[in-house]
Amino acid sequence: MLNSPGPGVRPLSRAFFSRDPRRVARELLGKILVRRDPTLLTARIVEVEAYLGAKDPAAHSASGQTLRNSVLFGPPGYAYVYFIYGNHYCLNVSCEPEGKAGGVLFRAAEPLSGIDEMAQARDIEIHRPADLPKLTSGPGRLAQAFRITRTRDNGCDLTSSSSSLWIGDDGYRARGIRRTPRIGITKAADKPLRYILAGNPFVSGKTKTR
DNA sequence: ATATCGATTATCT
DNA sequence: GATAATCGATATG
Repeated sequence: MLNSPGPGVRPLSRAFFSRDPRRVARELLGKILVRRDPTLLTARIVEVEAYLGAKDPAAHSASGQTLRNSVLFGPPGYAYVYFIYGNHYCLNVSCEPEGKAGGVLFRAAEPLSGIDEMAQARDIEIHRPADLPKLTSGPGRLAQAFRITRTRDNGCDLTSSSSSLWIGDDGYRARGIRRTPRIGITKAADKPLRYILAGNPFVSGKTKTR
């Protein structure tokens, strides 16, 4: 099997991430999450959330830098992985120039390659196309499908195609971008900082009624 | 179909 | 000691 996505997929630049997380989040829709595990896993990003650093009560960086969240205060384009509810890892990418906190949470993606490996990582069986969203629809599921853990991946450079985890652009143009309130938070829960590709079946949350 | 709830632990107060 | 950027199972209509 291939272990790289090919020359048509180029890593995003450091400058791409050195901006306001809302801008980064919107522009990440349609990009590709790439994993060498060592086999190749790829998935199209369809749902993300922006977290704004010091002025955002819902952000992990809201009350200053700690050991846990230090990646968010470092240079842009690096993986911030945290563990939550005693069960789940979640993947973010640091945004804003070094010294200013901010990030984007990856909430869902559409698998493109490595589907069998993702099912193994998730410890589930896929019997029909309608089961596929169970692989990568939701931040905990996405991280598990890509075997993302804090020990392995926190601090990883997501702008380098020589990383085992990175983000690529294959020229795909995202359509139907929408903005909604963020999911699963209690503070600042009204701010519309969740970005989705409307109608995409891999977006997490309620099953869409046609 | 929606609602509620338990699991399980790193991190912070 | 309380909480949490979740998930999956169970209960109920």
